[in-house]
Amino acid sequence: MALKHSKQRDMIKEFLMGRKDHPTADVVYANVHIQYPNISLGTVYRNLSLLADLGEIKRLRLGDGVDHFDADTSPHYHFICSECGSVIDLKMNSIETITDIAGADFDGQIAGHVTYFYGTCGNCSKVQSAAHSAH
Amino acid sequence: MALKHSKQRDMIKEFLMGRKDHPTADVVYANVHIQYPNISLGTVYRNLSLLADLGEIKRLRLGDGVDHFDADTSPHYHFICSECGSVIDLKMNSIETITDIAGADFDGQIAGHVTYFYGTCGNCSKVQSAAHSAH
DNA sequence: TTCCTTGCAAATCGTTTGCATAATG
DNA sequence: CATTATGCAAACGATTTGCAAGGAA
Repeated sequence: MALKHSKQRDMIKEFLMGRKDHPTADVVYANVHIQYPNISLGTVYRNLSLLADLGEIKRLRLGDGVDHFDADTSPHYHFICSECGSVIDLKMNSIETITDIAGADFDGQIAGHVTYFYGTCGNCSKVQSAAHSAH
Repeated sequence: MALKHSKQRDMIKEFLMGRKDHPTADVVYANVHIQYPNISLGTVYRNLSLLADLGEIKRLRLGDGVDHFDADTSPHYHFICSECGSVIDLKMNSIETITDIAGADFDGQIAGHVTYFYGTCGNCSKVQSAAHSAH
């Protein structure tokens, strides 16, 4: 139960804090593996889950079948590009009221919600219109 | 490319239309299998995907690692109980504005959002308070 | 007869886990 | 020394896929 220090865990968290995209477990593995060739995928998974349970990082399930991880644990929403798959933080006004709206006529207790947005990111939008006008 | 009729596909869709919970592929399989013992799991998966692509049913990814399917394709939101895992349709006022809110200061194009709510359903709430007062 | 669909089993993919060993407190 | 963490490989669960045979147009 008592937590012990581990260099692997430190490196994983540090790597995650240095990224503003939202890497998957094997991206974390691939990168940490460069500086620490002995680390195993299992250890990466174990530590990502542990850190998520501790609340030190966030696990994102964005419907693409793969878990993404985010070192930014402050409440915020994500956008996922349908073209390139990139995950982007959104700066937006609060929509916390939707939990109350949903609970207004509901028999149980609503604790929270999961929301993410999708569409075409800035980059992919440009590429599309460029390809369009080019022809 | 041309779609051909299949009894299996019909049964799968019919089964789904008769349910107001949101079954997973193997629940669909287990049930259809009773009336049609020869059907295979692969066929169930293939047809659920096909129907979802055609827009005849909806695929729900609710973060529990398993896909759920819903024959009700009208826009509505879902609640998932953290205790018992049941998936319940919500009757609630529109929150479609959140897409605009999210897009207000965003560089790309937001096409839509995915939202679901979680908490304790009516049943599980009662069980909890009963267990509490019983002691 | 064309070619879509099926059943079956093997394959894939992301993730978890058992176990003996190494590292931490 | 008591335990937690690791590396490795095997196990897992959900879903997909290749292929030969069956069924619809």
